[in-house]
Amino acid sequence: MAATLHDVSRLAGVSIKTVSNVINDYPYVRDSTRQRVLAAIAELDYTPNLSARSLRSGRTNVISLIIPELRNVYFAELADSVMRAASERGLSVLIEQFGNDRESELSVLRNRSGRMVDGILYSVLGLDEADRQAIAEVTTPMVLLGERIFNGPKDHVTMQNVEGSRAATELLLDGGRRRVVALGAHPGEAIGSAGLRLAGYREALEAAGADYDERFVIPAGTWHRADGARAMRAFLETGLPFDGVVAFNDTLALGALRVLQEAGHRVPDDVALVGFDDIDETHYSMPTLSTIDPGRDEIARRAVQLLLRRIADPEPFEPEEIAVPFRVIERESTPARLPALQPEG
Amino acid sequence: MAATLHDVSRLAGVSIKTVSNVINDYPYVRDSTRQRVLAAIAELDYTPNLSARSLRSGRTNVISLIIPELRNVYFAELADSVMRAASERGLSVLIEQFGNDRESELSVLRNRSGRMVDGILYSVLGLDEADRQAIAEVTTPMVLLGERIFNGPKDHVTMQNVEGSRAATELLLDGGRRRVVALGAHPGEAIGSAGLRLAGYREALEAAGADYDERFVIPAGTWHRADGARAMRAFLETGLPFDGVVAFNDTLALGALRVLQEAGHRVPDDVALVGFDDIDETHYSMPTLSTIDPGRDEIARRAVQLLLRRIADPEPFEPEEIAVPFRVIERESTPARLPALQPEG
DNA sequence: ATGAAAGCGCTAACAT
DNA sequence: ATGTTAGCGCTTTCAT
Repeated sequence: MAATLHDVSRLAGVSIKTVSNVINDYPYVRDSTRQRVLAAIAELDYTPNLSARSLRSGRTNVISLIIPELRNVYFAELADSVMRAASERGLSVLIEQFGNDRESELSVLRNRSGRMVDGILYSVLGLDEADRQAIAEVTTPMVLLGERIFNGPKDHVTMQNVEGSRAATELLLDGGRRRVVALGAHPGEAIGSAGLRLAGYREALEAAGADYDERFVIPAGTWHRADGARAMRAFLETGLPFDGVVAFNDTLALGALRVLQEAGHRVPDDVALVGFDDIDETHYSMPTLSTIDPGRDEIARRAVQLLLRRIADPEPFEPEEIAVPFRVIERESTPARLPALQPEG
Repeated sequence: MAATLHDVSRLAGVSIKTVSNVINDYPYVRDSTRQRVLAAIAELDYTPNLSARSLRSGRTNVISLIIPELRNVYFAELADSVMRAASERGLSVLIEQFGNDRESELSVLRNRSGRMVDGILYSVLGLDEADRQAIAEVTTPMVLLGERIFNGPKDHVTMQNVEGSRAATELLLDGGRRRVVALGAHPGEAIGSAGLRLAGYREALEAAGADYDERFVIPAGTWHRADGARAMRAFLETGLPFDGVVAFNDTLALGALRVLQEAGHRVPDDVALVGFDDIDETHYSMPTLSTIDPGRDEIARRAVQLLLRRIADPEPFEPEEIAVPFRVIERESTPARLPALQPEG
């Protein structure tokens, strides 16, 4: 049986209040008393019962991170960033995966609200406007990650999906490419990453005076490597000529890279390729992959900070909307740009 | 303020015991009463306070998974497997990362023992015989993952490191390779994955009558992609002729692959390459990577099962040692083996 | 500087 | 089939 405050106080010959004071670094404890208490704690190998502490204080110092799945490298790296940011603030992280279907996403959202956590970081995947209600109803403090939900009912830390994707597309257009394939679209979707990144792609085309052609937009329901390979193969079968590929994330891009090379297309000579996310692997693929660094660490840091404020602040305040800066990372899969080569120049 | 059992019981006009009975699916509740209680629960949007429940019952239904880092794809996939296995048994998973140094590994191990969890799954990385005491002292039910610690003081579910690595090496030797580089050694280490996989490599060489040459064993402290690239480059600089590479994990292999190709070595024609872990990416590299599937899902399933037994069983029982089966996965980075081509044949 | 005592919300004996 | 009650171990007034 584990030792309790009472055991310690008995052994040290003080009241439990004094032991509690020592544990919680209450300053007004005589030094000799403190020593006696510490000795008793060490002897009994006492550790506070966190369930009791939580019950009493109403705080658990645990937050949950709700993501689609850890197998997806992007989310593993996000989880890593979140755990580091959380750990700096003394928080532990309970990860919940919901897979890739909307049903379980909703059910995780509903069930976990009461889950012994102080707050929730939730990386929205499949929900949209229609589910705003479900999101608004969550009473546990919650911060949304990674997507943009307009006028969202909750705090929200996002990457710049549209701007990043536009910059990625411009990387190809500025290099003189004109027939650029977009990989990973979700037809009909407006406010998820797929919709936003498609919007950025279109913006870039328009700004460059290039035509938007639906045949160059290839859907991919999920964004695994295999989906990228499949989507690329599907496009190749159309026989349409092309000279660039914007993939909506890095794993799609890496799956496509494989298929391009098998089919004899040289990257970047014949086809320039750019991804999105800047996962570790993009440094080591052959060729290395140009991509967009969405600012994951910054997203994690800001999200944890915002969540803590939301947990601590009894006064409700207006939901905040934070978009962190992104960076364009040029590597071997896109040819070097000439500094001043603008389409209209 | 969140509703409590008392609020519900008052609204439903029953005692809190009855409400508790309904929540815990106690069968002997009149149906009309149950309906009344359920209605009250719905109206008040009641969810049980899990801290109180834990305090009372002594169970949290949370286990922690202690791993080096999620950024490492192997551990992300392991975490995914563990979370699925845990979720099937009604458990949530609190992940703790300790990075790559022995100090923080020990400190996580010590501190988290009291962390409001029913049990711990701990993927040992840097500890060895000298730390057996620290491991034995953990009082929370704990199951070790992934390494072999002989006569371990705790339950242990492991992959077959020696046998798997031997099989990987034999894949090259059977293909006629004789000058096989080993990548990722930890000099002096005996009981970690690096030591065990090196032992498997040596066993295979001996069995095939090939010489063991220390110059062909390249150390790599951590096993990231960059380390594989660095180690491969270091070996290439020796100028020694070689025709095969056994990497002690897949990311090392993929980093090495990149360097080999840059240096003009064709894989598998000039150099055959095999990894270990069967991470998702090995299906999509160019060429695809032959590897060892260590049986992650099975490891996770058995570990959770064993941990639950350890948590439930008041009688201490002998620590179990479980080694799950592995599979050799032949892909493009090793040439097809001729069925009966044995070295002595 | 330290002690006494109440109570957080729940489960599980024990009653009836 | 349902009600009463005693804690689980801690923090937190309120005393002294």
